[in-house]
Amino acid sequence: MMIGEVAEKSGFSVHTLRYYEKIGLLPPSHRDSGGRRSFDDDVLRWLEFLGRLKDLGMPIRDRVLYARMRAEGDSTIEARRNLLQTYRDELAVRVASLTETLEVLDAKIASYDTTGSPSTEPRYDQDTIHP
Amino acid sequence: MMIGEVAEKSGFSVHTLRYYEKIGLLPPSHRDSGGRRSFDDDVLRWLEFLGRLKDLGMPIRDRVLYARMRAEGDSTIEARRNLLQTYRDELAVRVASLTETLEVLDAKIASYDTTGSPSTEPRYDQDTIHP
DNA sequence: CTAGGTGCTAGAGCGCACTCTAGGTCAAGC
DNA sequence: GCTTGACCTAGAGTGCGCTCTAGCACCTAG
Repeated sequence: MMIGEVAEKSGFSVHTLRYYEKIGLLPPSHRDSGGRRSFDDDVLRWLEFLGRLKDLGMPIRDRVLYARMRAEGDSTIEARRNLLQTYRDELAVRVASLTETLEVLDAKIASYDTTGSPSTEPRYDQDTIHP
Repeated sequence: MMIGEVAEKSGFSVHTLRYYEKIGLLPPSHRDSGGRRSFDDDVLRWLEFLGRLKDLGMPIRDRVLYARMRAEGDSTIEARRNLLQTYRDELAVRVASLTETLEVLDAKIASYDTTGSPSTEPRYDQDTIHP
């Protein structure tokens, strides 16, 4: 697989993939005779996982740290577990908070709807009440 | 309330609060005789809501747009509702995806635990399996 | 009456995570 | 054999969202 195909399948841009390799998120890739990167399918699963780590808010330096430890092998399993555990716990908190935000938004949208419909009814800006 | 107290209660820094006023997230504040900003308690609820919009990933320019519309009054209710609805729907998708990520992490952490405990057992790096 | 703390402005600076540019190489199809 | 398009490198540039600096004003407590 050349880099363009990986980009298309993973959703990361070609530029980003090269950048990821440069900073160590991807292992140094094999090259074909012409010096072009040649990836195998594994990289797609790894990129999908990296995408999840990114989406949950893990900063790139910790993704790099994780990637480096992964490349080092079994001796780093404990540290990797701990790193993931930390972000997992943080994520659980964030999911709870975002779920609450979802409720807040639904309430607010509902209040806008009530306020908005009948223009003969008294209007009030819910923003002044909640906030 | 002076700006320091707002900072302490809201969790935003003094610098950030002034910045928020400058870009229009906060209305131009009242000043005391010495030219210092004087806030009333409402601002805390507004900041809390802004914090939620921020946390759910609404970029600052849309928060500014929302704030400006809010300042304009009832004529913008429909537009505000639509804006919130858009981000609400996006958020619902993200919450679902993050919940999935939580499961992925739990599975991975569990696999690390199994791999790690008995050092007499065969070890395998789960990373080569998933992902 | 003075020292320290908090406030003010304008504007520069920063860290993050890309994203793009310039100037090239290479391989496959016409 | 030449064009086209995907690839290469090093390094500069970008947008976001703050964050900090310099240099000054004010106010309150000792």
